Amino acid sequence: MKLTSKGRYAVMALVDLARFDAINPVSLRDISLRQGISLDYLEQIFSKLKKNQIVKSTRGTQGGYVLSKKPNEIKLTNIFNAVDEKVKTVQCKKESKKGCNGKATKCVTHNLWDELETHINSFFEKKSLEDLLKNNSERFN
Amino acid sequence: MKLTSKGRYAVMALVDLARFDAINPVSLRDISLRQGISLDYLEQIFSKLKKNQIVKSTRGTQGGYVLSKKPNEIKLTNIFNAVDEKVKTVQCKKESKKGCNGKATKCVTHNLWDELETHINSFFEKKSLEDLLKNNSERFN
DNA sequence: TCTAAACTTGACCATTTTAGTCAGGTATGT
DNA sequence: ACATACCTGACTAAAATGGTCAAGTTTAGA
Repeated sequence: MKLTSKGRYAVMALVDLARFDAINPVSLRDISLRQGISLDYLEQIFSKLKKNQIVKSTRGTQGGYVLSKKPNEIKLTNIFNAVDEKVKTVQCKKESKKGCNGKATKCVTHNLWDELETHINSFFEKKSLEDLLKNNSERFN
Repeated sequence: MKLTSKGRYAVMALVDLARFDAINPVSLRDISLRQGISLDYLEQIFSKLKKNQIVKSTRGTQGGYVLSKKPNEIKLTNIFNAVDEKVKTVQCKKESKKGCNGKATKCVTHNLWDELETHINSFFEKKSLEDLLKNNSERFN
């Protein structure tokens, strides 16, 4: 299971976008400066966000990115899926119709990880970008 | 955030122990064979479990490991802590009294990771070895 | 029309973590 | 005494992480 900087950066960048994209598209350069994230790395991340229709881009001068949905329609689960932040815990090899590790049955922890995954995913499915904006609104003055 | 094989192996091994340690101590060799985990790796894991008083050992012929508490007293959170399976998500550098990444305030995702961490930990604090035994009892016939 | 700003793509890489292996012990029941 | 089993620490191959670098293409605006 991994929840790494890439996922965190994606969330930070999208919150930034949500705050500033109302008037003009936001350039990655601006996000990079405001959030302290490498520009080159942001480009990788936004490439994936775009493929997953979470953001839209405009090229050229004054170009940049804009959210393609409303903040309350973008769930964290969408973001993490987009940047390959997998909430996956079971690495048991699923060999043919058999269980884990080539055994005939599933390993004793199999159900456990499934449960945890569900538990975490439901957390992320409930949270939207809008929730984060609200949560931090006092900081934006 | 990491939840890796080490934690999974620890849980698998302890469930195995819980099933077989009633009569005699269980040798790592047996666990290794039954669970398909490298013996050398198991030794590393059990060294930590022992330091954290989750298991007790007996040396010599017919020696092996035994749980040092009842299965319902061993929570998954204890196991993961023992083997350094940290459920940590926030890697924001905590510089002096400042916020994340050297900024004056905490990054917008800071609270989020805190919440998630609590969410996951509470899941692991509720689950004990006994729960896993029950959950899998139908498999043990 | 020129050019700089900004997006786009893909290759590359240093560091760290993971998931072990290996080699040598020490203790103890039979 | 000796096989079994625990114990310890060093080592390492492979993968993941967190980026950098290079070489574009597109387009707004002067």
